Amino acid sequence: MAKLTIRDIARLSGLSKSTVSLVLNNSPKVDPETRRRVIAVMREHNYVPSFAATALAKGNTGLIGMIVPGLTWRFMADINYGVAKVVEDTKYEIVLFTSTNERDYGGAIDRVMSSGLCAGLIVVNHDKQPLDRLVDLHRGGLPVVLIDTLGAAGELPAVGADNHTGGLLIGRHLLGLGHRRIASILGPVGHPYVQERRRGLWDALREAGLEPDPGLEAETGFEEALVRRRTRELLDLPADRRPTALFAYHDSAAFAVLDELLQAGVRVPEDVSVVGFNDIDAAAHVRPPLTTVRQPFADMGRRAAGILLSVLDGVESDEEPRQIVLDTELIVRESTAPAPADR
Amino acid sequence: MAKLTIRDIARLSGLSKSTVSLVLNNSPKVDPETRRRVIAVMREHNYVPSFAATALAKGNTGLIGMIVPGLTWRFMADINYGVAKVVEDTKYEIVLFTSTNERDYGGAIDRVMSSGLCAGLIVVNHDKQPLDRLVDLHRGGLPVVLIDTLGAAGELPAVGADNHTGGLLIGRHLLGLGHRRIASILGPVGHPYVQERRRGLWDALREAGLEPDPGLEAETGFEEALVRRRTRELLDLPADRRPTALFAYHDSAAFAVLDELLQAGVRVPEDVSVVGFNDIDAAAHVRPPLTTVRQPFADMGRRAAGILLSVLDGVESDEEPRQIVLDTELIVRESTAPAPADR
DNA sequence: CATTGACGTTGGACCGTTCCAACAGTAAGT
DNA sequence: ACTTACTGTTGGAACGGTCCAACGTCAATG
Repeated sequence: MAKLTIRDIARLSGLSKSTVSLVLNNSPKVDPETRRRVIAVMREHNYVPSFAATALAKGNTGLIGMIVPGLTWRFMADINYGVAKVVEDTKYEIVLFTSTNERDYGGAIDRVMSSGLCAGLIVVNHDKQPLDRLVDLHRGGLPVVLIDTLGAAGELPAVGADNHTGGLLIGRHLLGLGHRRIASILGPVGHPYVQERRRGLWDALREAGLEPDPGLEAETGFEEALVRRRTRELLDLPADRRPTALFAYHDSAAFAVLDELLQAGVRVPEDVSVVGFNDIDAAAHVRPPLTTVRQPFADMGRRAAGILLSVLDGVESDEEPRQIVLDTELIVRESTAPAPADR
Repeated sequence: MAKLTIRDIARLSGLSKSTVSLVLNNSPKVDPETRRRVIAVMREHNYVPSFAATALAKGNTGLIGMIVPGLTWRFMADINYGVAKVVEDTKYEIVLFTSTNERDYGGAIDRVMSSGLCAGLIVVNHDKQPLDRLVDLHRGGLPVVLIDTLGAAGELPAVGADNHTGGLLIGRHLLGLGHRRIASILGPVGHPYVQERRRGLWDALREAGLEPDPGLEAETGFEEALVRRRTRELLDLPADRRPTALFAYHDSAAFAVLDELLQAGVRVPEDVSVVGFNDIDAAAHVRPPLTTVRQPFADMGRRAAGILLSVLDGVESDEEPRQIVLDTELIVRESTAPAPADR
């Protein structure tokens, strides 16, 4: 089972390795009969050209790298699906890199990336800090497209959803139901999308002549325990300041909120309305089904892949780097209801 | 911003490329002072060695490939986490390949794999058919470790959870609560783990002197609609054959079951008990919280990575390829209760 | 003083492809 | 018969690293 090289195939089919190479690259210049013979030989010995050698010689690996912060978020699957659908009928192949831990950014992955492993990069929902690094790579000639980092993309092409409108829709929906004190479970405030959603909510409030109340905002990061604690604290506010609606900036946080409310004996939506964001599929299965905002994740993947491919294939749009904002959509389910009468 | 080569670095630091190469590979033979100088030069021009060239020359890419059937399953994240934790302090890097669609197996990914892109492979929950291909690769010298495919691993090393005991525990739990008619929402029957779980349930039934009733088994694949339909059909059975407990072979199917029961006005667990399998984190948040079996996903990843690394680093265990079976654990929540009195 | 060994460094073959310039052979055009 | 064009094939120089055998220096050893 010794590894065969192109040289072996050439010898076995009585040709030069140049010709075999031409066959490998589907050159029209090679005689059909010859081609058939060579292919037969390759089949028979199931020869596969060496990735490293090909990459070195061609100066191109045919790999598109996708960097995701983790796999725990369900919507990564959707984004990935979108990207895959576009890439699968090109000559490129997708490889995923996950950064399970913080320290790794700028470390190993970074080294792998800049070593030319990937011909292009799709980076999802990256933290703010290492963005500069990506800009460097991009300037150095490695095409990069961002997903879900619109606010901070800078000169990099990016596609994302309209988080601002998402927040706005939620705000209007709740205000329309008569809610006046709407609390925010922000998650990690540092992320651009959080800022956007918040801005959307604020704009809705102001439309209604209200001012955002900082006392009703809770930063929580992603830790479930913290989400629960903050939720409890909001419930413990004096009655005249207690929120009648909770806006969790992620569905997963909303689940924890629902659970905490249940345990506290608060009825949803009769006593308090709850909304999430993202519309991951569990949102429809939770009790009560969650009102939330849907992001077109698969589309985001598709568009990002499209941009990347067009620059990889040299369909260099001479315009400015594109930033694409896709629509978000309010999905009303049963976790929101008219605000209880103020007594 | 032209790409620098090792030759450039050599010239810039007044040395031969051999020496620079030694520095790159942390050889102890190079003078500390020299090393410092070279590193300084590399920093200054932020030089990164070419992946392809290194791989070609070394005959090793330092990449561990992980092939997963998709990202939609939450537990993939846990497996990946386990693998990553072990790999992250080695010289290896993980790359993930997803197979979004069927046709792709044996196609592009396969070609990439056998081209030597990865030094080793971890394959999760692979379908049965293309296993032969993996065996070929393995025989051809590419180390492969399987996760969650124990039943069909054959000569390949594999790690999985004890699905049989999982099924057994569920069976005993339900029987202990007085249930006699236990229905199975199997999912895709073809998968080895489904067979194992079923066998576990059967063994429990037989322990109790009962025979499995094929009329209470529903094959559903992964389609939610089908799960719902089968659930409904089971409910529509005549009262004396209608199940008092539903065992869904995946938590996600269990969610659909719960939902369908709710819509049919059937109370859980008062009228019917429901159990799932996997203990994905949403299982605790659903109403009622789901009784299920926990699989040690992260551990599975860790162990698999351990095996792979040991053969990659030549700590070739001379024993037979290892097959590791990890314990599963019954998690009792509120979706199961004593069977309603038979009338 | 000649020999040995250790230490750092180096030239160059090699890894398995691609790709270009050159080539032989045949057909068509004048 | 003589160029011209075209078709299919080929040798060999890249691509950017690794690694081995060889080399010069210098200190220690017999």
